[in-house]
Amino acid sequence: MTTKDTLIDTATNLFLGKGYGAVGTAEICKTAGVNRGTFYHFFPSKTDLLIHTINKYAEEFRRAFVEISGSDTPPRDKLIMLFDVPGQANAAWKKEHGFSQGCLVGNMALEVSSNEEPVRVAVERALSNWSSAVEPIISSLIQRGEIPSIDIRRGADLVISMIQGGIVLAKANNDPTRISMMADSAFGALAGLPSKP
Amino acid sequence: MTTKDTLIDTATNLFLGKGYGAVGTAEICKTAGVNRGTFYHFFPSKTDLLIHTINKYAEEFRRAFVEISGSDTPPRDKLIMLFDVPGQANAAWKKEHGFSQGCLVGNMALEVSSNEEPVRVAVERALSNWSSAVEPIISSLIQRGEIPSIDIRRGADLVISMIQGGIVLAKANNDPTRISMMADSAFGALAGLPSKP
DNA sequence: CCGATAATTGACTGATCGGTCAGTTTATTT
DNA sequence: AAATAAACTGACCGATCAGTCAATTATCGG
Repeated sequence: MTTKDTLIDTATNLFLGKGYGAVGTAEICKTAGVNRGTFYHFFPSKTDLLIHTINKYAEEFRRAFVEISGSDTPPRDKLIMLFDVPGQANAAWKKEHGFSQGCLVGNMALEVSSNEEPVRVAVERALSNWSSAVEPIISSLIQRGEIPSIDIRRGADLVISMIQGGIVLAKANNDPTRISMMADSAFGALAGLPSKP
Repeated sequence: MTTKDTLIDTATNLFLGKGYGAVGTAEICKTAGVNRGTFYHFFPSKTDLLIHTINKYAEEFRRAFVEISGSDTPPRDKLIMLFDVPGQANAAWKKEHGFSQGCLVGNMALEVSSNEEPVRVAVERALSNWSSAVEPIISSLIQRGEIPSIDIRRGADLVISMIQGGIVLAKANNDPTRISMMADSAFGALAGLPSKP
């Protein structure tokens, strides 16, 4: 693992645990075992590091979503599995740290995105990529006639949105199972969407 | 308006705009026109002020929800009106400040709740009170036979969760209409919930 | 083996952080 | 008017903040 990647991964965990503002570059470097001067050799600013963490984090989840999307499973089950990705991540984190971590993308959307436009853009792209990964599931749901022929993008956004909503409650109640509780409702939410003209 | 209330309202707006960590007590006091020493006459800590802002903010929204809940409108319409509360607040804020504000409770859930347990408790209670305010709508939906006889609390939590999810996307995309886009799906999501045994 | 490039170090800057406190002014009560 | 309490002031504290930089060490291609 390169020094740069170590810094990104360490920062990801610290940002997940305490938020962006509450974690200083000193803490990141100390935890990563990297000199603070070295930090600024790899990253021009703390914000730049944040964007790297968002992109890497988002890509990992995107891959998990794509894998589910392309798996050989009924689409309704895929829908449930989608919620399991952050659900299990939160459950594992809680087991280790005692509290729910949330989602780096959602966390930064609410904490930082209004202060720093490049961060908002990274967050927006992350969520958009997740939606794209989910779209095939919506399509196959429509093809099978299990839901009306809704706007696919809108359906995908709805799923991502419900995941994020579940995560907010999971963190507030320190209860990761809140995320999977949303899963059961996702299908109904899609089915209730207005059919495309 | 008392000095204490001025500080709470000023802090609410600043926290909404920049988050908790990015706003110092100095900025709060300067904006409110209050001496920094006076600040600590009314609040033992910045965290204590935060909790006051959360409680006041939560109560205002709770009242709005209760009013909708008790109004003379078909329950399906009430469901839509619920999403309009944060939806219009975000639209108004964007018109004035150029970006979506989010929701103070959701924002603090993700940014601060894992660092400071008293904040998490305040956030949890806020969301719980909102759920309670929404419950009568779920009940009347069931009574009318418009949705199956689901667990009322769970249905209410689902609605609050979907609102929060919409807000996350609204902030990430800087587009408050994302919130009302969730509204259309709320009924379907409730209808799809498993019927109580 | 040498030159160049990259990685790393540790000390430094100026600003800002949350919080404290002794003392002053204003308002309330007797 | 005297006494008490609440509101307010401004200077101060140590700690930490993000970011800079000149100098040193390690890596690696020719």
